[in-house]
Amino acid sequence: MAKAVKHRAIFTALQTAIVSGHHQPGGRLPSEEALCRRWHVSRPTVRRALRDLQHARLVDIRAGSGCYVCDQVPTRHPTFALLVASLGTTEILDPIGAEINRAAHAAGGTVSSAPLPADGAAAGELAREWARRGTCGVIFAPLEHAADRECRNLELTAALRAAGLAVVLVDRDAAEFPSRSAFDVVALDNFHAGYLLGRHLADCGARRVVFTAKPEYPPSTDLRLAGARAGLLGNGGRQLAFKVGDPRDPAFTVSVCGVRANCDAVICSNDLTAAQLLQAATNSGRQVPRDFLLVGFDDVSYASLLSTPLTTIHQPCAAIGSACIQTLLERRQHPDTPPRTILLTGELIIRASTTR
Amino acid sequence: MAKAVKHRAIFTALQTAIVSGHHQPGGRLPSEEALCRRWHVSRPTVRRALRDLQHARLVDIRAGSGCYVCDQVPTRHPTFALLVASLGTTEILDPIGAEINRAAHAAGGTVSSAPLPADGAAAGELAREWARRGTCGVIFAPLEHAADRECRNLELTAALRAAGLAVVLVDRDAAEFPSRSAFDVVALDNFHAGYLLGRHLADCGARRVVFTAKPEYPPSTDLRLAGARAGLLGNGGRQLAFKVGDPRDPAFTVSVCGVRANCDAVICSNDLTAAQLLQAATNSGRQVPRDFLLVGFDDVSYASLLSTPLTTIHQPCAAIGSACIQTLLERRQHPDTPPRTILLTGELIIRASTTR
DNA sequence: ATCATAAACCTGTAATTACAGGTTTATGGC
DNA sequence: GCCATAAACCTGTAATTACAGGTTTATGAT
Repeated sequence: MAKAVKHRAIFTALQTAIVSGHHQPGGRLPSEEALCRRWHVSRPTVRRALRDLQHARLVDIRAGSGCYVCDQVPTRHPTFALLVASLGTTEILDPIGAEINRAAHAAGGTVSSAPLPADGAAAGELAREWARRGTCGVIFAPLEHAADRECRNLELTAALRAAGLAVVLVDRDAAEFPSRSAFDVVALDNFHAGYLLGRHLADCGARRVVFTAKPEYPPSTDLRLAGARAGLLGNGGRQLAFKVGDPRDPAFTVSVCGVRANCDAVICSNDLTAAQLLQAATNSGRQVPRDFLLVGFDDVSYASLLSTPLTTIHQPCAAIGSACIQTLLERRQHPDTPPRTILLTGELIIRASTTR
Repeated sequence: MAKAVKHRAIFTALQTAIVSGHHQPGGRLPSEEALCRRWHVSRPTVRRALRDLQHARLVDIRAGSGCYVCDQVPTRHPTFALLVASLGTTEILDPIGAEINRAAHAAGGTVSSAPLPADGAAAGELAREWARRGTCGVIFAPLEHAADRECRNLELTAALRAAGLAVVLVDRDAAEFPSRSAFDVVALDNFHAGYLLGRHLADCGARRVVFTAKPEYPPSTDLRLAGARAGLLGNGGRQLAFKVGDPRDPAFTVSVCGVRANCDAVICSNDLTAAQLLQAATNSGRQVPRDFLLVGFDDVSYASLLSTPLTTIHQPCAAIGSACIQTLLERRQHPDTPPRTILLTGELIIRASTTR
């Protein structure tokens, strides 16, 4: 227990009464004299407590009128909401989510998570619930790998915005490139990452390279592809083909890296695709890196544990997490500045899949 | 003059004495009783002023010891330094600089500018001078169009960092792509801008397109090129050639858009290049948009005033300016988080040069 | 010279009193 | 019913007094 200091006791009591919602926002506190009687103290003592509350931006003291609770109570421990659409399918969002958690705690806050709302009505419900509980804002990883993803993503972000919540998108935009949603996006610099892989393959002597992605690939893949193209063709590579298909389909795998494909190296749009392609190729007698080089993106947990450890781009998860929290807090302060894209630089991790 | 309120007068007097450096950081203020005698007021009055100073984080009151000036005085009017290497050559930096000024004033600060230091020693001198005067940080537009630009840019940023100044780069990175300097970069989303132009030309029916840039083009041109390629080839365009040369050289102009070049449209890496190409083409009897379409980047002041008003990408100068100031203030708070690339979205401005 | 102690000094808390001045509301005239 | 006015109410400023308790420094013993 702290020292029994009267003005401090009054401050604390009023503070908890305010943050607990006992005094509703905009409501008037008892007059100074009333507080004097209630606490059996003198007016300067009450005033001291009230001025401290004012400096803490919890109350607004108006001369002649009274002491009013501030409309927006600055939460001492801000709560952030995390909404990840594709948990499980994009493994990289798990470590990013963990880093968002860590960054939130470093900022003195907490993160509450929620499953993806099924439809617009459920999204509105969830958004209003979060707003009601004084949530600072929402970090949303938009849905990918779904035909109606853009529609659902926009529906969801619209619901969040309608509830007055600040929103930061992580990993990709909610709108399809080249459209741009009205929200900040925090992501890996996909073009740069692609460039690093393209140049690396060119340095390894690759000439005929294939870039593969699964059907309904997200827009970030386009940036990875463009970067890979620039990095490859600008550094001695001759050819980059883009092939869409599922690596679990043998016909597709053969067309990409079969003997007759005459292909030096394969860039997969992410590590999962690369892992599946590696397995399929191994099963059909093709070896990495002997027969072709293989690279992925994201550096997921098992990238180094594959039968041939995978060269890939390490996502700066910690930097992404702290950028999310920081951008969200900033966006709360300045709701009207145009949306920003915040890119973090990935790191090329060279493993056996490109080491002959 | 404000109301003659004693505690406020004492607060103001002490505040100005502190920020002006009359009381040096860490130094002790006169005791409360001494201030009472000096101001002919009672102790509660003096205490009121001191507590307000404490809440303003200007002083630190230690029981039994005294009232000490805080080590780092939070500047009420932060000063930012603006260092633009290539004034005059890249016209777009003038409006961006103006918007940086505006954003700084909106944040209650001021901007001081300086000519580019000639060498490393002069840079170190300037950086130390800024640090001595309590400058918040430096917004630096790295040098472009010079053979030794990367060396000089890195020398300069190293000097700024050595002086302990926060640095934000505007328009482009100091290091050459795909290298990445250790500083935040605020810039147009060049890839996205290129994509918009490429898609627009494809929509206009262009098939064989040339992208031109002057020799020693900056790295942002690579991104514009990659974006244009993605936007063109992904939307019906067939061919994008990249040609480097000076549009004031007739031979180069003819090779780009002469009759025998068989070229649908020309993308210039910026509006100045486009304006010069337009003039050269007109002089040799080629007309825009009749004979070929022409687009640029930046939307400089005269883009709409050319003989054929120019389709281009409007740079979000205001958004870039406010992002610079905000990023600089943030970077001061968190000096150790990894560098970020903050991209703002440009807008396609369609004018006569692509309207048949 | 060193160390423990006490004095001097300084801030922390609190009650009391007094008056100035802004805000709200009730009152009363129209 | 409307409006001006005054009363009631509330906060703003300020002086005075009193004592508690932490910090620094000077003093004096060892």
